[in-house]
Amino acid sequence: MGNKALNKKALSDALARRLPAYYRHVCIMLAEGKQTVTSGELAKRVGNTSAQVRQDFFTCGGVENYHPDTLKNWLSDLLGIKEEHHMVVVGAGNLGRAIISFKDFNNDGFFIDAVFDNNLMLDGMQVCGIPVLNVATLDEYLAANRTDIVVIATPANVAEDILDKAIRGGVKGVWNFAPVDLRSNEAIEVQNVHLSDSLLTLSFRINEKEHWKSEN
Amino acid sequence: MGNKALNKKALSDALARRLPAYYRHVCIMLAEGKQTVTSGELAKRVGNTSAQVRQDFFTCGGVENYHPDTLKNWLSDLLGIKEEHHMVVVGAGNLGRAIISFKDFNNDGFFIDAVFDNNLMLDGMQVCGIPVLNVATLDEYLAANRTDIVVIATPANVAEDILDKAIRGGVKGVWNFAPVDLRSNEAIEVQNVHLSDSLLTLSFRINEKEHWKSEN
DNA sequence: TAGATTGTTAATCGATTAACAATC
DNA sequence: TAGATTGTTAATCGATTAACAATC
Repeated sequence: MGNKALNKKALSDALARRLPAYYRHVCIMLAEGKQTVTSGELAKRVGNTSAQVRQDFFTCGGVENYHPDTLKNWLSDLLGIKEEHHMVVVGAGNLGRAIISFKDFNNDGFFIDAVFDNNLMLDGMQVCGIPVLNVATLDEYLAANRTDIVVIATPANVAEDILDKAIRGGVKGVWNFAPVDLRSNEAIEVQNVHLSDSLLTLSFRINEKEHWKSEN
Repeated sequence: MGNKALNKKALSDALARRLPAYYRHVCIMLAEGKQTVTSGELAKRVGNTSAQVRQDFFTCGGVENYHPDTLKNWLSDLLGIKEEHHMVVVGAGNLGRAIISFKDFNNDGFFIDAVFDNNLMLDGMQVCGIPVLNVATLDEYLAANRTDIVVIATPANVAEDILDKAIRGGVKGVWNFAPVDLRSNEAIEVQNVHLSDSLLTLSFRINEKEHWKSEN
């Protein structure tokens, strides 16, 4: 079942970012009861060209056929969401709480097992049904409980420290919301979210368009 | 003061995403009291090469000198954050509340003026100090109050509808957190965030690495 | 001055698009 | 069968990297 293409070298970031969109739209089409998906139809939905869809699928090793269930299954395999993912969230502030209660990803097998915070008042309480633990016990927790992903929802200045703990704890990935650029390495995969950056990019595009318009 | 480069054509997405990181790190270096920034030092911080930093700055029209204040100023201009941005959030659920209380972007001149929700129980109340209004009055509000950016923090099925209202209201940009791919057009700039997609990309990278390791 | 750094052009590299024979 | 769609290779396009004279 292993994909030969995966052995070569890491797929490009652009492609790695398109895969979830393919998955999302295939799920929608499946829910709509579509009997078949074409590269053209999928492309239209994700805002792509059919050539790119076919090329992407080819790069990822190819899929047997374009029935929505086959595709969904194949993409699930690729995205690694056939197995459950156990996560902990570090930081029980607004952002942490939003992530906890953001259950869009629950159906894909992601589970939040615990929340860690440095506010001892919260120790032993629950936030949105998830137990809050003292962040001082994170190392200990990770040693005792298989955890795949650590979500960092702390201020910037402690993010690096949490990353180190995650690495020591043998965690596979970090989903980082703190405004620092944590780096992936052989030990761990990191996905930085940077909400503010995304707002600034929007602002840049607005600004760009205005200059463009006024000077044409 | 207008940048010639901006007249040509829209800058690449890759570059548009790097600009906020440059800005963020220049601000940090300024706060650290650095007297000067070099393309090499900045590159190291953003995880880049010095050649790319110089090329990016060149593409954006060039900056006079590398003093941190000059750079910060120049980047602010580019990103359009010299002026205030007035925003409203649609959706007062967990995500909406998280965005409201996420004040990382306040210092860059972004202000949230109101929150809209379809839950009439909330009408007239406040969420994190921001007044909640009935979403049925959004059109009316946008007609009366200059608003630059609409933040969509609603379920997927109404996102398109809010986008239309934003366009009718003459808003410049939409920051979309609903899991649908809204598209930019001449009327409006859209930035889709897709938190779930980003988690799936992380999962993909973890999966990719595991296959890779085990088969080498 | 010498060493380092920049601005800018040219070369390289990789990603997207086009093309088209094979398949559905 | 004919038309549409795929898988795959080749061509194009654009972004990153390298190079280096000019400047700090």
